[in-house]
Amino acid sequence: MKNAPDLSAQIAKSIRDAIVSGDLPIDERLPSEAELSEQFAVSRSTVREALKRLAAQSLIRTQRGATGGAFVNRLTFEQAYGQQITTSALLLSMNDVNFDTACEARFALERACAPLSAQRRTADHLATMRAEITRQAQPGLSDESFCASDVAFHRALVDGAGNPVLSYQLAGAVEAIEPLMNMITFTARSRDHIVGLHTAIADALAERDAPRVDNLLADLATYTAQLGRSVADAKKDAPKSN
Amino acid sequence: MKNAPDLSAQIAKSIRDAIVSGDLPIDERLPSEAELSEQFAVSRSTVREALKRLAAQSLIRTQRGATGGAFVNRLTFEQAYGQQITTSALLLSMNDVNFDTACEARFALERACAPLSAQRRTADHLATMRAEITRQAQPGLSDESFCASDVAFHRALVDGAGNPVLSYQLAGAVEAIEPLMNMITFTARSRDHIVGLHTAIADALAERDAPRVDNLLADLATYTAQLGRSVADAKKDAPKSN
DNA sequence: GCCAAATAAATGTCAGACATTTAAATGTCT
DNA sequence: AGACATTTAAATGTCTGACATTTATTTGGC
Repeated sequence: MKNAPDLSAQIAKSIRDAIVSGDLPIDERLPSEAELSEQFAVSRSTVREALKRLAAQSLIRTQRGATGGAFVNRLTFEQAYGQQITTSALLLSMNDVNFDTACEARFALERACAPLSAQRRTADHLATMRAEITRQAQPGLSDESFCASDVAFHRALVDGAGNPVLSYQLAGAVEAIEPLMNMITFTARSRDHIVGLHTAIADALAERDAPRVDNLLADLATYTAQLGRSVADAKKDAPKSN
Repeated sequence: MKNAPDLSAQIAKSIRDAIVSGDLPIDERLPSEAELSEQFAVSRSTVREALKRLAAQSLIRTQRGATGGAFVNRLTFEQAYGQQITTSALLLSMNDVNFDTACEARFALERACAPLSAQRRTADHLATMRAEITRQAQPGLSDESFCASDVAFHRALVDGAGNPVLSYQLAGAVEAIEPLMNMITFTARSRDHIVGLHTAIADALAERDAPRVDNLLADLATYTAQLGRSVADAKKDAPKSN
């Protein structure tokens, strides 16, 4: 029954447990690879493979040189963002999550931030949102750039809530959907509509009018889902487009 | 400027990009380690370290034996849950996120699920919630078991929304806070209060009364934050408790 | 005292060997 | 021909030892 994992996986788990339990504090230096290979009674290669596993999870960082070695890494929000986003994006693409489901999740979560953001957003957040709106209104903008700007706009909204944990959790939802959004062709008309909603949202946030932000986000959710459906329908009609 | 990453990191990135871009489809077998070491013109050890990095992110799985090798792994929701939870938990503990912030994020997100859950929850979800409520009311229950049951209750609520993406995103928020909750000592009185709120939430969900669920969750959020503050205060009064 | 060179300690990389696992090919007996 | 046992081959897993590279410290000369 027990599917014996490799030695390198066992050792990685052993060290990981020590880190998670707080047994190895942040910035603590692990024993050198040679010492670890003695402690675990395995070769240095095996230890190294274990350490690479941990490095891939940002649990340790390594430095070369005399005072170098492997150190327990403080997981920053920045790093966690990155991992969240790639994991979420892969999850969606590998499991054929339909646009509706992803969209629903995304806007449900975003609406959860809206009241806090209305309350706490700074002038800086508003400025970022306005800047992105300006970019979105430019005529020659590619669909991809439009999407990227859309993401930036919504991130500013989420960041406005002033809760890093919330920003982190939302990063996955907001950014992971970008690849799906990129499949949409935004007509001039739909861009106008979206820009209009964005402007209204920014205005409502400026006035700290939480219920109005919520309503506008609901409208945006509906509209986005509708756009997604039209793409899906078009694909169904002409499935051999490649 | 450019901090040249190790070869194994470069190779891992190269393969990762191929997977993320869809260039390497799910269940596709990668070339053998020997072939990869030729292609990248590095030694087999270096290739192996790169593969271990990818394995740590669940991007590939490996099989030994004649038809074995490294295969592109379909990232399941299950696996993603696990990664989310450990990453979130580490993030909170390593950055001294205060209880208030984590709590606020958690309940904001959970309230985002409430309307959907009220609409779509099945009898099964309700049954799970009731079962957990029963467990929580047992007198001899340890604080840890109480917390674990609390998590199970809220997960059932979230799952009731019937959106796997939402469940995945919430997993981090709901479960990662458990270690923080575990520092709270739940008196009989506070347990009664929480069980009462849980019961009311289950009842409201049974009646698909979304606004009432939302209100009750807001109450629970306030109460939980209050409990957390009392623990923080107690610690401030007697900081040398160890 | 200051700068340059040697030193040492650590990770990064390589090469080659052997162990182990697993599926497929082969052989043998009925 | 079919069922079972054996051999084989291909792959990953592990070990050993060497060398390259990086970097802080020590040493030495001026």
